[in-house]
Amino acid sequence: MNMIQKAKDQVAELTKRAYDAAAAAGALPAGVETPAAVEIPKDAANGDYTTTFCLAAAKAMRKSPRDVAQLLVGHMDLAGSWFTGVEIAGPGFLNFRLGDGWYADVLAAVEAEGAGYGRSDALRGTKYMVEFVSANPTGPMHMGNARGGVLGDTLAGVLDWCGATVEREFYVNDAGNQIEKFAKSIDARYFQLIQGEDAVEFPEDGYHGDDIRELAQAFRETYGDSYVNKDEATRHADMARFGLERNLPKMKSDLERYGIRFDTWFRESALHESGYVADTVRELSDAGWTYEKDGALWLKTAEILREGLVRAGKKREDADKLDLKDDVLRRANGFYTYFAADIAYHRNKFAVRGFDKVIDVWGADHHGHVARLKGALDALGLDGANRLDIVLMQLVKLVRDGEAVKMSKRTGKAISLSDLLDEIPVDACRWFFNTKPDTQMEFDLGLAVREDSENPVYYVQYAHARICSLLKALAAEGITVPKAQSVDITIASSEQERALVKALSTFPEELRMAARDYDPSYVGRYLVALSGAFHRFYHDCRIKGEAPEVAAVRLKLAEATRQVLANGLGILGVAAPEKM
RNA sequence: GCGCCAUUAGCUCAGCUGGAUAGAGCGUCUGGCUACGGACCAGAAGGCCGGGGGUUCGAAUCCCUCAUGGCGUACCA
Repeated sequence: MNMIQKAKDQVAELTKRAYDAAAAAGALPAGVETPAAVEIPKDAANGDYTTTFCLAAAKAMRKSPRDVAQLLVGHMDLAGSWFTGVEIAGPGFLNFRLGDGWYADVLAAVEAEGAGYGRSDALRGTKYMVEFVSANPTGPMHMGNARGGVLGDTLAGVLDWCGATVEREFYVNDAGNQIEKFAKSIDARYFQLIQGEDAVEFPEDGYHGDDIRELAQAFRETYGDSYVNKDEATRHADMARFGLERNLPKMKSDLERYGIRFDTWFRESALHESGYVADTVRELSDAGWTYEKDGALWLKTAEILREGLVRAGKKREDADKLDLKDDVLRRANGFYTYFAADIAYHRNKFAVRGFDKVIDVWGADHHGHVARLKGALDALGLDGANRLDIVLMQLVKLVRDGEAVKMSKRTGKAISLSDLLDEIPVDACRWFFNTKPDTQMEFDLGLAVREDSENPVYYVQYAHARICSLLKALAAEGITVPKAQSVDITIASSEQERALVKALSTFPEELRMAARDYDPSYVGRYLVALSGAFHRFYHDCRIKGEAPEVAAVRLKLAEATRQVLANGLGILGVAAPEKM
């Protein structure tokens, strides 16, 4: 249960009723429709909940905010609510104070929902796809994939907790130009193995990494020198297939080690082979959105985007001023572009597989493609503007000992995901990358390795482990966690105890906001805050040796905290250890 | 040139879509268990919220403008 939303609703309702009563009594003018905005003050001294209604509505009522507040308090009836007090503060805030019943209800909710506490129905009935990582299968995954992996996986988890049906998908780019480069690179290394390094020139734009040499070596071990006499097309096709068959399982296992498992590995080649790309382009042509020029087939991207902007309310003359370009769908050589395949791919997500919402996690270097892809889907009548959301993630700048490390796959010097996991524990890694997507981040390898007890992830895990050992120690004495019903919350009246219950109460709300903003970093920040509240509580409020009823309610608090920490860490894919 | 994203404490970042004295962690300094785990807790110092305009009861938050940085602007993917 989302206790925050309910409490806010109550405050708004109480305020509304007080206003209606005051208006009915003639004390305030009737008919003012200002909604009562409810907030949680930063400082608990300003109440547990507050509304700015009086500030916002004062003008329409032709009274000072404080006078309005005075009248509302006079007509306020708190009976039946969680609140036991209301007071006027500052320029005209109405500050509400929660009673013991609310605190008891929070503990009861955590107990009743247990491992599911935090879940909601907010997105029930909506079918989501989160597509992420989708790294080129031509080489190892890099730091950007490490970040994108955490963001996508955690975001999918957050949506799931909010009640959505969620599928995780990896788009395998096993077609097109880069696969051709991949094949050429293996081919060149293969011939170098047989005829010597100097006898064969390596393609300028090929992949220079050692992984390509290893693939060529493996290919030779499997097929010997027999491919020397085969034609180029056969060699390339077979080598690309061979390379992918070895790379993809490796990617899969690296990702699993990272705690990520995809529901679907969707192959781009399937879209080409089935004719779906051609069919999609034909759809666009039939609708009049394409034209031929210089032997290529173009999409009228500029026109589509202008129309979209005008529909969204932009002035026609301003839209006309924008510097927009059309895009090629089918090249003069007859091959479809990546863009054409991408349109087909996203059409498939909506039209064939029936997702209501699709979220793509992309590197920020692809931001230029967002508008045109959405526009193309709009042109297909699939409402890309509203159903496709792109989460842009700023690239990770990799640094080692203060010096920038290049991430290019082609230099062969990039730090791969598996290298990273060799150096840094998965928990720390997943925690570290769970940041707001649109901030640029610097990853200092030297620093990350040194991060042990200073890392916030250990602060959170420590809180969990601490509670586990406490429970164990008490269990050894025959003391078990009591039922929420049987503890007396009024005893737990210290600032630390109240703050801890409040922290427990906000978990569902944090998840709701994370889903709303597509920003799973809420979860990590929340867990740090909850852990802090627990450590402060634990430091000041002893359990062992206290009077039985005091120990009981505190023990209940500790156990509820453990549950919520475990739930949150689970969403992040970080372990909740019983001891460290 | 045009476009997207950023700019908050020495460093890494929050700031609940406009609210009360701008908050955490790290780092620095000072304290705290004969105690259920000291991987913890308490306190201090540290800020023209990049600059300048505007909108209103009220702006770190919204609008305009400038500056700085990152990234785009392919018949590449």
